[in-house]
Amino acid sequence: MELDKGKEQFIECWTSMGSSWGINRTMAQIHAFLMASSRPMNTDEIMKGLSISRGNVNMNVRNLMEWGLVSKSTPNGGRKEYFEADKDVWQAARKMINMRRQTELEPVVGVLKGLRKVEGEGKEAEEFRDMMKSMYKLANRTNKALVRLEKNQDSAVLSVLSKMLK
Amino acid sequence: MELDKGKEQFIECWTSMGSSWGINRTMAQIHAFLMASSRPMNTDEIMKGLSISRGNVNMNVRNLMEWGLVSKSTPNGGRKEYFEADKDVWQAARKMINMRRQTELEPVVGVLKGLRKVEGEGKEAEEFRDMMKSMYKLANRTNKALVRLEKNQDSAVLSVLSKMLK
DNA sequence: TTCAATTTTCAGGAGAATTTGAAAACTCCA
DNA sequence: TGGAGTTTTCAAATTCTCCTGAAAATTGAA
Repeated sequence: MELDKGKEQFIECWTSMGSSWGINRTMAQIHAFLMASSRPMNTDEIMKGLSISRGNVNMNVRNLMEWGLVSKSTPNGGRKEYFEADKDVWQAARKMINMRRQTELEPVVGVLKGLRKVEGEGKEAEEFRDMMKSMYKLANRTNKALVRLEKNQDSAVLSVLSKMLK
Repeated sequence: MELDKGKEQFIECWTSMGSSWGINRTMAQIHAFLMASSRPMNTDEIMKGLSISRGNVNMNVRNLMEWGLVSKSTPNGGRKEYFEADKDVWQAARKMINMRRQTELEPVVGVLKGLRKVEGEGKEAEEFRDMMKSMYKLANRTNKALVRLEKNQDSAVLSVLSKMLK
């Protein structure tokens, strides 16, 4: 397969994965596009490359910067902004994991923590509390494991992990 | 907090988490509803409990069964079907992880594997191949780790994991 | 076989999320 | 300061996904 076809396939693949994980379609597209580019790209190049509007590029590129996956620069002292993806895949994965851990897992842990203590006497209440306890335990452990993962700079951590889980 | 309020909050929490992870809103709702119920529920009870239509219940309950998270029974020899969630939280988590690993991660691993070998000579092609190589490595390792996770019956695996990632 | 209870299907509707494009705002240089 | 180049905003349009509800199919009992 040729390079251009390869890039196209990569973008498509990354995009479809992103959308099934609740990540905005265009955001995934732009991220893949920048990951696959060998140099920083400006807004017009992204618009042309992916056939999307200026407003759309602007909004999603800003999101990607918030996630820390993309950075902006203005070479030649000009005003034109160029965008570049962090090419360290492991680093990028860690950022995505951490972003979602914070916004989505952590609040759940908090809610479950409270729900373990719900009032009531009978078998039904007892069972509910038990369920909340085991959910809390799982969510909390997962959260902690992901925090550790985030702090760890070494990508070898995954191979360690897979050895442990034999 | 009282039991009923607690169940409500749990359903809401589970639902919102589900939807940010690309899981159908109603599917998450029904799953939470059944997790929080102390006995199997029939279609009418689910409809009433969550204020959703019959068709919607039917479709999503079948999905949940496909995922292996919910099972059906017909007590009293009648035709009426009752649905019940698997109450083992760890088991349920493993099923969800595995389902998505198969349908979403595995195909990506395959694509990346091929893209490592994209044709072309210059620096650009070289860089692209390198990127695909490291992505493949990460995706493949993650996939393998998740397979091991799925095979492991013991929920203690997460505490092991968190000790490892110190 | 017939009938009533129940489940399943699916076309159309509703609502949510995304995208566009043009106007407004901003910024730097001459 | 004026103006061209560039970014940002946002209301409206579009697209997508999900849900409804009634009709059709299925099932078990009599």
